[in-house]
Amino acid sequence: MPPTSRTESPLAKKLTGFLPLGPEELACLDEMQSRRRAVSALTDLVHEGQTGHHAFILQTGWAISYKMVPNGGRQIIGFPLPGNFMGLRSVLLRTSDHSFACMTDAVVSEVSPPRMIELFHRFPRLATAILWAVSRDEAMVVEHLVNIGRRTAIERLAHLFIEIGQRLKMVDLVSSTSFACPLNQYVLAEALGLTAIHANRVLRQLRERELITVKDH
Amino acid sequence: MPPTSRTESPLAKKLTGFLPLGPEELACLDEMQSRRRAVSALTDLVHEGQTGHHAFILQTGWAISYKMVPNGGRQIIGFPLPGNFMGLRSVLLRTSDHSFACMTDAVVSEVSPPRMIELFHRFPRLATAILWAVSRDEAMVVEHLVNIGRRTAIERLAHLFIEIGQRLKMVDLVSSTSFACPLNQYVLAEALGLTAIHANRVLRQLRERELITVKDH
DNA sequence: CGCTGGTTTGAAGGTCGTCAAGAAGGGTGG
DNA sequence: CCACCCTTCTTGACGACCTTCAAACCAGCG
Repeated sequence: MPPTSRTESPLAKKLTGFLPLGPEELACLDEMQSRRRAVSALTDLVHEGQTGHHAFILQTGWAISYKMVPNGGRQIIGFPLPGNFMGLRSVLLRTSDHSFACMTDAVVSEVSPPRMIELFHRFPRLATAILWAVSRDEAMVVEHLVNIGRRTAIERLAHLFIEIGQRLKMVDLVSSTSFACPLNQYVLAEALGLTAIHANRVLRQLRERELITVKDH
Repeated sequence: MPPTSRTESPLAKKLTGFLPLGPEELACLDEMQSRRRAVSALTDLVHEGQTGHHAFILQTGWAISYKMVPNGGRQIIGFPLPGNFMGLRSVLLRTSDHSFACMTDAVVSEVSPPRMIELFHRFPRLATAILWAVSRDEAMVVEHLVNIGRRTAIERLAHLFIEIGQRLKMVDLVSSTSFACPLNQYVLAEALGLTAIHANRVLRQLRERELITVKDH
């Protein structure tokens, strides 16, 4: 869909920050991300329990991974940003254990796991770089668990903002000290194990002490 | 250390429940787990930040994976049981993002990741079975996150017990309706994002409604 | 016997959820 | 242009859940 050049994809930026890649490896990475698709805000890419779905790489926009609980609540697991994989693990389990949705209009690349494995044989350095990236994604879930389990509401919120800021920096999407955040208070609350109302109170506390706010939060 | 026959390891039990394995695949699995080591209770296998460590498969005993927070608290991420891998992801990241400790005296097998990859080439079915198992482990972390984020204390505790019961069943370590649980209330609280004192109160509520207790909890 | 680690209970207070309602944009149609 | 709706943010009051502090109890063990 996008007529932009494919080189310097967010994923490429992230991986080269970990391990320098040669030109043919970068070309292979681009080719892997060539099946692009535009997705509009608030639509599900993968739904919990779905089988035979694809895996995706997010190119532009913000997304969430989440899980519903029987009583109607929703827990947000993480926030995929440009350069993140989505649903790669679920492909191995054959059925997805959680859902992915776009928060904003977004562009994703469909990746075919068998094709990926084939490329891994030809470019083992690329393989280790990608495995490093998905391992990092999973470490983030662990960090999120610690955040919810052992910190107060205000600490959770501050931690989330700092983490997202650092991740945006890795893909050059942040102006060093502030970033546009398309998440409303309901979403923040669902991520942090709080109520939207309480998230609001805590946001106010943060503003009264250190943070800035412009239009739209 | 253990003179017992290596066939029918907990991991083999679990994997064959997912995918039937041939005799040479089972032999390979046994060989992969042949470097055994006894570990006494309350010792760390891998410590957060450690580099160049091994990956392990738990054979007997209970373990925890955890992460410390600056203020001195500890969040327990999960409970490795016999048949679970420990620290496999950390090997890819080169440095471990969280720690593993034994709750009881235990026996573990050291696994060498390069050796594992080599075996994966010869036995692709074994590879998919193992990838399925580690993917499942990671889905458990997600489920744990939802548990802490969106459920009340009593629901969290009930959920944890049910989950552990089902996992023990997968490796034939449970007498269908009850199991020996070496976890004290401090550990339960650290796993569920609670205080030990509150965990105690909630345990009492559960006892007053459905659960049984013998010596040592 | 005293010690230690784990469990149990009480009282008080803070954090956080629930209920309810008001205020501030943004879009749409008259 | 204004009325109206919608979504999101905001605030207040109240109560429940959970934490903190403190102390007692019980068992195993040297």
